[in-house]
Amino acid sequence: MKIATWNVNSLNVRLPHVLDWLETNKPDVLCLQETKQEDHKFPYDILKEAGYNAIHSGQKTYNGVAIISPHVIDDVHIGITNFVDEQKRLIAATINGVRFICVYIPNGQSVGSDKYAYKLNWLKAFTPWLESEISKYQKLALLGDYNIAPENIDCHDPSAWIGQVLVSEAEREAFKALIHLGLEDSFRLFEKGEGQFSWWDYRMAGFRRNLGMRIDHILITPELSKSCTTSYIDKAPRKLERPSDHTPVVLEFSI
DNA sequence: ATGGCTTATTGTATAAGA
Repeated sequence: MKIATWNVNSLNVRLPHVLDWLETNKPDVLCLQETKQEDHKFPYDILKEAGYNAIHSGQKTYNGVAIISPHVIDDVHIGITNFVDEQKRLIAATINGVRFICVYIPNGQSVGSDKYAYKLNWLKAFTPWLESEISKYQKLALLGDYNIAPENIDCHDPSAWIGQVLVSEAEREAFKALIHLGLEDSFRLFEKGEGQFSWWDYRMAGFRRNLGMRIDHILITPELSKSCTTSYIDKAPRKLERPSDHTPVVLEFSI
């Protein structure tokens, strides 16, 4: 299977890029974040014509998550159980015997802000829910925009960012709590080096200068990690005209 | 130098992203 996660920053704007990417890469599962559209505007028909099923949980203007696959999509679940939230940030489903959870973890805006508190609260509610999911599904992948750079090598300038949002200690501890559930950061099974990013600021020629962050991740259970064959960040869509500020992160495994 | 760009909105400036 080839699986991927991509924050598209408006599916309405990025649909041509997504369709091109599907045709070129033929993934078994593609998780999207920040679709920024209500469910009735989601392009189910266009994706179907391209050979893909899809599920979506969206809202106007903000957030919105989707899972796209050429295979049958079963047992769809939306949101964190026992956590009341208007914001559409989580959708899960089973495909070919693997449980996929697609998340758009809150950005947090700045350390100490209300949005930062919401981010930590969201993660506090999410972690035990994820633990119960892992107990149900041996083969599970958590894909999404985590809005957390887990290590200093995941940030282009740690000295400038340390303590700031995306990099703060509390956020990194929350990320580690996910790892402590038994998950592995699949990208680091293969790529150990620095300068590997999934997001670059639109400003300051961030992409050209590689001033980025690795904040989009695919965490997997041991049952999946033992069959992983490769993982990589596909920078091609970030080079297109009117790109998303994020680019796809891809993982392949032999199941 | 806390901005620089991009998106969406009953817009013509504001909020949000990261």
